[in-house]
Amino acid sequence: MALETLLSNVFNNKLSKKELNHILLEFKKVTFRKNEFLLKEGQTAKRYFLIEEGLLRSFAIDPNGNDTTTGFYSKNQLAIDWPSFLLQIPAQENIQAITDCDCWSLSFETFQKHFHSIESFREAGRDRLVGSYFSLKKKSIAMITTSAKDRYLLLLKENPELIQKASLKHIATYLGITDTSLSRIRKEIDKV
Amino acid sequence: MALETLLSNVFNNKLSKKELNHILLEFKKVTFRKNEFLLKEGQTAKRYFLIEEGLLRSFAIDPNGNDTTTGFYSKNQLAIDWPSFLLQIPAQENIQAITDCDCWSLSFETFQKHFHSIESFREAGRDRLVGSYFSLKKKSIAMITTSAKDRYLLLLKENPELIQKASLKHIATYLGITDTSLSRIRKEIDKV
DNA sequence: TCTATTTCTTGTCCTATGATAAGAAATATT
DNA sequence: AATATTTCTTATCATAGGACAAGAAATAGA
Repeated sequence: MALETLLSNVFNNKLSKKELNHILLEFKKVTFRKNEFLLKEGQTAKRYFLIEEGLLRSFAIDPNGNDTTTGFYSKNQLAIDWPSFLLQIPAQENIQAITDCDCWSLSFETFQKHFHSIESFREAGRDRLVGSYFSLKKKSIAMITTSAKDRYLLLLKENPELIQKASLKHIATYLGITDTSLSRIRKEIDKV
Repeated sequence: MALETLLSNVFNNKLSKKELNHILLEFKKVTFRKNEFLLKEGQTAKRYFLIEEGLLRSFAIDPNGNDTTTGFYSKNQLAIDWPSFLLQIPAQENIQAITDCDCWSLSFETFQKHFHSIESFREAGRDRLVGSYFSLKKKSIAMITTSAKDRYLLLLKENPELIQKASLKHIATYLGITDTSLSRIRKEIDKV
């Protein structure tokens, strides 16, 4: 079953076969159509989503109504707003499907139960969270130390599918620039 | 004892009196002189530090030798490189004392022992980590959506002591601008 | 106390990116 | 297929902030 491979990936092979089979049953298959929301600002995340197929993005709306893409998520990744899920507080961002998606979802209650009873489950969960923290910090340093063009090139190298699937606008706000500006950058890159 | 208050703060009052007294004994008092390093890039963080008094900063050096301040830490906060501490991998940043500091430190082994045996300890730890993640995300969105001047004003509001204690240069790299530019921003603010 | 070093300010000039707008291309809707 | 909507490109003009440099002020070291 696909979920089994997916889960051993996500949990970094930290779970035993027995543990894996145990938690496997608690995941619920969910699909989302393009543009559908998995989580809306203001809602408390009741479940998280493990992505089997598809592309999603998270974004926040600032007081002036500007939409900032905070992340892209695809195959083998978790679509989750960590603060909302773990602290059970209203989310400050949205998660939306960019393409049709197949996901497996787990409820907070089940997560919590396993987190407190299975050592390897909580190690794996902690590793995931600290991994997200790490990526965010690297992105945040790159925002300061590298040019928009270099950030774009790096993003594409790490995530080539974005070119075809995500809109220029979404990629631009992820990079912290305007769509106009990203269009110029693309032109300049093509020139070479 | 000061440590007791400090700990109940840091652990968000999630620990019972008994648990608190239990872990209290495992903290070791450490002091750092101004400019001393608590952690250097490349080292694996063996301990984390709870700050009783003083100010610290973390910073990363990029390939061109530019120093970027990634955070300031003071009273009641944790001075920790989460990825290095939790994953026990070499740190990609440094933590250095800006003023003389009094800290209480806990080893990774002890942390790990309590994390796996005391439910409230691991909840509190998880909350701390997700709290750091949350702040980082907010900072990272602000880097995109607000001007350097506004980021500066916000930082000062949240952390007024920085003006007297941290250098212009360190504050500037934290805000993602040059010291020259921050100096101009200060001038403009004073004008009003 | 004197000197050296570091930190901060200010000036000039420059560049990456923003704001706005208009048209082209692509996609969605009927 | 025709039309409406969204996405992308391009142009013009404006500006925040960078690079560099020189001097002033503050701090640390001798």
